[in-house]
Amino acid sequence: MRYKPEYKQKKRQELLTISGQIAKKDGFAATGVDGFVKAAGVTSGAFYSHFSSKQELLKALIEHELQHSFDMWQNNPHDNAQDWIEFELDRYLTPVHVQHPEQGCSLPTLASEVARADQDTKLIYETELLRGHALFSQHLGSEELAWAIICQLAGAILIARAATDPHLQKTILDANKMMIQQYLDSHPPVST
Amino acid sequence: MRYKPEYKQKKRQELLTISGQIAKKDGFAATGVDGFVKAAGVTSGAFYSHFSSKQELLKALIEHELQHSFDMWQNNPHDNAQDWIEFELDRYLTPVHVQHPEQGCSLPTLASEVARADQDTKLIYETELLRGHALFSQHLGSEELAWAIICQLAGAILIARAATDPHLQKTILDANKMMIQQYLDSHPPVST
DNA sequence: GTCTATACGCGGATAGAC
DNA sequence: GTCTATCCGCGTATAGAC
Repeated sequence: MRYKPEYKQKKRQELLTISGQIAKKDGFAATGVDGFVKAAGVTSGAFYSHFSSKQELLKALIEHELQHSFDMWQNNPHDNAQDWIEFELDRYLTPVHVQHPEQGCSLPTLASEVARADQDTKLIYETELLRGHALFSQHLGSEELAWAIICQLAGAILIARAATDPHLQKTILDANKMMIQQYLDSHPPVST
Repeated sequence: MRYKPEYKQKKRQELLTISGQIAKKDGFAATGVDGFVKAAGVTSGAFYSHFSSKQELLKALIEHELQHSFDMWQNNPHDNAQDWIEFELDRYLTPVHVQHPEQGCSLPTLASEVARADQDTKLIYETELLRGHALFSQHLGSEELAWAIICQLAGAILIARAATDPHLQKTILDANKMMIQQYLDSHPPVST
């Protein structure tokens, strides 16, 4: 055997990571299999030994990306509810996040592609999204507020990215941050 | 001349309307020119007499779609700020809107495509978005709040659409609506 | 397990008839 | 102004060598 047993698994992770960046930047549907594999330094033959189709890559991609987001949220160092959410707002609603989709959250970029995908893909998205929601709920003490903030964060990046003017992008980010902060000031969260 | 002078203009409007529905449902990049023109009952030859490229269609589409949204917001019958926004929330955050992207707002579906398009397209998006924002600002008495609510509305539809479970979709919509209403209760808008 | 080569259809866009 | 026919490149996916 010319390849070590763990090589394939390692290459799969590499494919997922790099494909994720490209899909978030250029769009999953708009990128060909060749675009994904060339960036990972392999060929289409290798691709189909990892994934039975391009569709299967999307499923794996969504799972991988959302798990990564979950890990980031979980690594938030703050315990206090106010500090916890403030940290997430500062991390998410930044010009860097607007300008570098390939390094950012998959929700603003890939949710619309998942919305057009098959049931299987949506189910994986749903499962991982619910894990993230549970984490937000736990810290915010409210399931409703958790959904609202998740949607607002993704929406802010989505809307800001389609604009060209960096000042306008910043205005949009700051407005969203301010609204959430004002809400939390008058409806203080009680983490559970 | 075998065609009446106003025929071309009428056909252009028809192309814009039908292409808009398809782009919102299946994605602009994912749909071929043939897909657009067949739905409008013409051929690719006719298409290129209206638009010099597929890119040009996207620009016209964004303008057309956002102008349509603007018209809807302007036709909101309420004067009072609270009633005005309540009407918009009820109209936007519905399961029907989640399940029928082809009839809905273009922001949740097309903003990610605009984000990947050229400067020209983004500028048109920006111009029309600012008109909508001005209208929201006028009614809400706050430019920041206007941005926050626009982003939250689009984000809620975006996130809900990628889920499969209709109950979960409804939960997400209701949570966003509730959060906005609670915000407005403690920070009453003063329309200008 | 991954490579090269290739099958085959659909992508955007153009030419010329009417 | 629109149609039919067509060019050509890129799309997904597969076959067979190594």
